[in-house]
This record gives sequence, structure tokens and C-alpha cells, in this order.
Amino acid sequence: MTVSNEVSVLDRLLTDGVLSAACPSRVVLDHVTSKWGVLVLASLSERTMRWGELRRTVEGISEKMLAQTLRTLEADGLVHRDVTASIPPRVDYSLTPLGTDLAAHLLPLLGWVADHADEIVARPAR
Amino acid sequence: MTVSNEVSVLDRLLTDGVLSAACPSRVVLDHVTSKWGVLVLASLSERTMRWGELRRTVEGISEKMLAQTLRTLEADGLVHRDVTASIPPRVDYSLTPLGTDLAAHLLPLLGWVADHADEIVARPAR
DNA sequence: CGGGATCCATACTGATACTG
DNA sequence: CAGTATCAGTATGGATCCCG
Repeated sequence: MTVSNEVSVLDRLLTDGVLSAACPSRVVLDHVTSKWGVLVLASLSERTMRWGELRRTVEGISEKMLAQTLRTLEADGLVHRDVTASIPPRVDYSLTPLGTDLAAHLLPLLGWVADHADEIVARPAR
Repeated sequence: MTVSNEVSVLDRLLTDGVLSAACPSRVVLDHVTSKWGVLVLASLSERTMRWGELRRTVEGISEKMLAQTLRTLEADGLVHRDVTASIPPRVDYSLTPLGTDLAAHLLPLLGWVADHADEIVARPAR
């Protein structure tokens, strides 16, 4: 009940501004928690992957969204893009140290969702 | 990084189907990582909040999206809705045990994003 | 093989009005 | 106070074709 002497998580979020509309972390959060961003980061968390490999691993992603997601994550410094100018062209994607760090926080969440998905979906209707 | 039990993370995700298009966990993941879902869950992670309180805490959310997000999270069994039929009416929202469990995994991620937001946004142009 | 360009569907937002 | 309903405009996601 008492909040004054408590340095809470919510206070920290408010201080750091995640809940503030104009804060840059909002943008990052949107990238990270985007529909495909999570899955791409998770896929790359274990090993480097080529474009086609990613496309097959992250089932259901369209080529446009894969490209868009990778470009965003690359611009954010989370994903490294390694282009080999050959024929056929070869592009490898991997996580940067920053991306690896993020993935460490992301994977437990994915694991939880995987564990509790049935529990959630199988609930009685609204 | 070289710990042996980490090798199975991606395998587990593939096994449980998070990366599979038809898996129910995809739906849950979408709800949980939705633009506003994360922020609402984070806000409720510390304390119960009323509608107007949530609306003010999660800056920038529209009434429509707040209602929609809350309905989705409630249907998923993550948020509990407590209606007090009085005048004026009072509705409190809180996390269910399941939601609290989820928030435990979500908050570290939010904290990480808050910590590294500047680092990411303020990257030097290539 | 890797991806850009285009077009269409859906999701989101904002404003307003109305209800219990 | 706590919503629901509706309209209209914008943003985002997805499918398809196409090119180096």
C-alpha cells in the first residue's frame, strides 16, 4: 500500500520513460517486441543464418517483413549483416554483442509463452 | 555462451512451435508483445489500477486501444477485471497469478530496453 | 539467392457522441 | 467514471511480381 519509500519497478519505468510517450525507448521497444522482430532475434540467438534460412525458420514471415525487420534491427545495432559479393550472392545475419545481450532477456519470455500457451488459449470463452 | 544447455534453446522453440506458423503460442506472443499490451502489463505489474489511472500511466494510448488491449489480456487470463457497481462506477484492473508470472519475465526485458535505449537510438550513422 | 517495388488488407488512431 | 459505437484518416503488415 505504501509507495513513498519503495523504489519500484514501475517508478523506474516512469523515470526512464518507457511509459512516456515521447521517450526513445518506446521506439526500441516497438522494434524489439514487433511481431517478427522477436522471432528473428530468437532464431539468430543460436547461430548465424542466411536469408533463406531465416525465411524458412521463421515460418509465415513474408519476404517484405523479413527484409524490413532485418533492416530495422540492423539499424538498431542488434543484428549484423555480412554481405559476400559472389554469384549467387550470399548474405549472413548474426547478432551483435548488443543483440546477444537482448536475446538473453528475450528467450526466457519466449520460453514462458511456449510453456503457457495451451493454458492461455484453452481458456473458456469470453 | 558455451554452456551446454543453451544449445537447446532454439531447438526447444522449434519443438514447442513458437516459430511454427500454426502454433497457438504465436497468438499469445502477439498479445503479449503487442504495442500496448507490454505497457499495460508493466503498469499493472506493481499495483492494481483503475481505468483512468491506466489511461494516464500508459501515455499516448487511446481509449479504444486501452479497452481493446484490456479485453484481450482479460480473455487471455492475464488481467483480472474487478467491477464495483456503484455511483460513480469503479473498475479495477490487476494481474492474475498467470499475468504476474508473465510480468516477471517481461520486466527484465523492459528494464534492458530502458537501459540501452540511448545506446541504440544514438548510434552513429554508417 | 537476396531483396526492392507495388498494391491491397488490416490495424491503429483521433474525434465525437452516447450510455449506465 | 468507465466505458461502447462509429466514422474517417493514417500507419503498418502481407502477397505478388520483378530485377541484379
